[in-house]
Amino acid sequence: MTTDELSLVFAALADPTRRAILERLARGDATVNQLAEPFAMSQQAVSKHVKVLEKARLVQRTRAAQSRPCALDTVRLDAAADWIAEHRRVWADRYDRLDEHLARLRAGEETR
Amino acid sequence: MTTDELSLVFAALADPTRRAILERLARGDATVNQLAEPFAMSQQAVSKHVKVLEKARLVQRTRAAQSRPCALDTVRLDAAADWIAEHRRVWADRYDRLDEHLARLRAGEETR
DNA sequence: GCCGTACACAACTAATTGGTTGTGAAACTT
DNA sequence: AAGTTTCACAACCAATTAGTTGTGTACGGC
Repeated sequence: MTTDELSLVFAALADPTRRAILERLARGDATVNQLAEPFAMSQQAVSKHVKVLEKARLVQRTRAAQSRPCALDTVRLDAAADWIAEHRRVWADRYDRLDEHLARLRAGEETR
Repeated sequence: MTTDELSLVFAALADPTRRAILERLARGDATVNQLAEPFAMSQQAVSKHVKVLEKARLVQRTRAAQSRPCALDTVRLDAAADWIAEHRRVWADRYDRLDEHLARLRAGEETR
């Protein structure tokens, strides 16, 4: 995944309405109107949010008669979690090395 | 962590410059000027990015003479990863249930 | 063929974001 | 005491975002 794509994913996740939409979709596919129902917001506004999620490839849409149901796509969600985990790991390594260093220092003191 | 705090974290992660800053900090603490060095951007612009990261509580700052070194704070990073993992889990459960359902259907067909 | 449902496009507005330059303050160096 | 380094505040600007209303279109039911 490119840097830009990752930015799109995090930006999409940065809005409470969009996260609520994803939570709803995690429980099952839904149409835009179904998604809009719980929000004090126009159908068009929700449609825009869905489009943001679509561009970030967090949701996929299909055709079913006049409705276009939304479905969660977790591939990018995993990639975002991976980015965090990866950099979390580097950070952890750094402190592991610090621990080793301190351990070596302590060992040195003991044999002095 | 509140919804607003989570939004701040994801919004902070949505910028490539800020992610690069976090990557740099994962390898060790740094001052604003050190962070600014690789970027074609003013020191003030980087200072603003750091402030965004600070508000999201992804970095902590300390005092050391006239410099104010930045350090990574991974607590919120973990929380963000947890949010993704949690909703990833709900989605996975849904498909596990679907699998079970399909398995039951298949079993029914076999005994018919 | 006409009506309702489900949705999206366009135009507008207000607020936010990401950058700039200019400046000033705090703390160390000499 | 004067100069340097490190950093942040303020004012400004352009672009983007998050919402609105109004309108149009595609599809299925009657």
